[in-house]
Amino acid sequence: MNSSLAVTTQSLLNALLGALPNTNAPIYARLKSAITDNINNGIWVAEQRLPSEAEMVQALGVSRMTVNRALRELTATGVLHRQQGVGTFVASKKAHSALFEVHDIAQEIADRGHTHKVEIVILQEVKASTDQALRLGIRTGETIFKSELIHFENNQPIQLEERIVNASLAPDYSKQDFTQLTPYAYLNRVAPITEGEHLVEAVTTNTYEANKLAIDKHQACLQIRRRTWSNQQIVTSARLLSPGHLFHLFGHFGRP
Amino acid sequence: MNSSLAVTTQSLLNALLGALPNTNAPIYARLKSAITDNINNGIWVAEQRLPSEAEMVQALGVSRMTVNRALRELTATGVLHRQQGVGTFVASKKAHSALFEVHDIAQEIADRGHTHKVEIVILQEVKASTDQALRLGIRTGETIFKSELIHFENNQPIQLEERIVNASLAPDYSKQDFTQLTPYAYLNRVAPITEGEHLVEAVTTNTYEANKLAIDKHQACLQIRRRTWSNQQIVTSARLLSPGHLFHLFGHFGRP
DNA sequence: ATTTTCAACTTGTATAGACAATACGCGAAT
DNA sequence: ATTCGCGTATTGTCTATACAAGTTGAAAAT
Repeated sequence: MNSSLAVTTQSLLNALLGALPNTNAPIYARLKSAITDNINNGIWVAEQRLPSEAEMVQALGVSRMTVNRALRELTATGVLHRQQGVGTFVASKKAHSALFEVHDIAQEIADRGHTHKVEIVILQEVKASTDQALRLGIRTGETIFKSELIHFENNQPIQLEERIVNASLAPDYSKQDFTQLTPYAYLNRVAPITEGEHLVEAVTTNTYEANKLAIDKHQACLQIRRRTWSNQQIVTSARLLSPGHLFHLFGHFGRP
Repeated sequence: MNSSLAVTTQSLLNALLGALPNTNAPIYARLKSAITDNINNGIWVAEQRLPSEAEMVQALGVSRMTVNRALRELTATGVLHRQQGVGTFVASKKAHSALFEVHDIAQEIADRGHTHKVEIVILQEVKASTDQALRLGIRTGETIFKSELIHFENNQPIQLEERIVNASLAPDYSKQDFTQLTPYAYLNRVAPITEGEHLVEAVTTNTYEANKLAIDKHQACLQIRRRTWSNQQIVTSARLLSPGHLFHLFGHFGRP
């Protein structure tokens, strides 16, 4: 055999054995922990090949399915990548994906123990303009709903919500009482959200918006454009505008 | 037995069998697909209990480990939740987690086929103020590095980067040439990022910042405060300021 | 009526073995 | 020299079984 390669493999296995925590956690979990530790500590570097499942089975004295589960789960979370017939490798991250939890604004305010109130400015049925049809993935002239709401936190305006809705997916939209149930919650009930996209920008408002939000015209605002899908169809497209000093997004990643 | 309950369970199993795709994908994958389809189509509703593993094994004629894998993976992605001794339930999403990919700004600009340039305004070693020490999780007066950079895209200023760095984790920070390798990339090499947090806000700039970014003082800016950890220790805390009309965040969720 | 015990059911983990699918290098055939 | 085929190594999936651990409800004991 190739002795230098054998030595390298053996040192990897030794590093693995050394990093195995002594807890009473399940074997597959301890193995995952040992592998991520070795990567985080720089002992195993990006694109380096890990010992094969068979070698780990031999070294650890456990079943192959257990080793396989640990490696499979680390692959699912992007720590490793594997190729059938070739081997398992340390993944080299090109980007860090940060998770931002997007809540219903009413829920978020309630969680802070504050009172939530809604003012309905517009709620009407209209025919889709070319631009609106494009945003909803339908044809120009089809029926849509259009709504404009202002959300208040403790009687202070915190978000201007401008929304168009695909009428074929939520035909009773205009009959709802949005002072009781927010559009987000209602739509998620009649057409469960399966996908979505967000575009976050910093903008300044026009006079109308500044007036509605009771802010100075030069105050920076966080604008979120959100589109949501339900089974491949676009349900709604919303523009959420919030004063920068009252609203922010918090995201995190890691903690494996 | 309770006949009404038995009928319900049977109807769930029938819905499952009906939703099984006819592809040649692995069994566990087809089972996952059938379950998510039933949930997305509203046939199975939030908090509803699924048939037990044993019942699925019986109905599908497959091994329990295969059923278990499908249910376990759907639990990991938040579609289901399970409790040992009780059962498996459709998870009711309280929030949608949107993924925002956070790239190195230089990489992002390069991906767009544009030229990236950096101007170094400040790069010095200082003693941490109380506030700075708090942000880095160290003691006041310990050595830190402080840097201020301006990133240009096609010679237009696009981001002001203000950063403090834990000197004990990156002792050679001030010796680097950041016109070649960005602080983000350098720090990720000497102290691999294991965790991070982001705070996204819309702000207006002061005269100094507006001048550096070559924008009007009333132009809205997107401000990202980012802190990153390497093995439980805070490596760096950065404030990234970008003109709202030039920079945005894009996030998505779904596509299972 | 209350408490205790226990059996049944559920999910969680682990094993040993089997076969399939993919990749790769080496030797044989051309 | 080039191509082809084949064996080997590797990961991917699936099965059957076993035992552990948590929950629940009903029977039994008090």
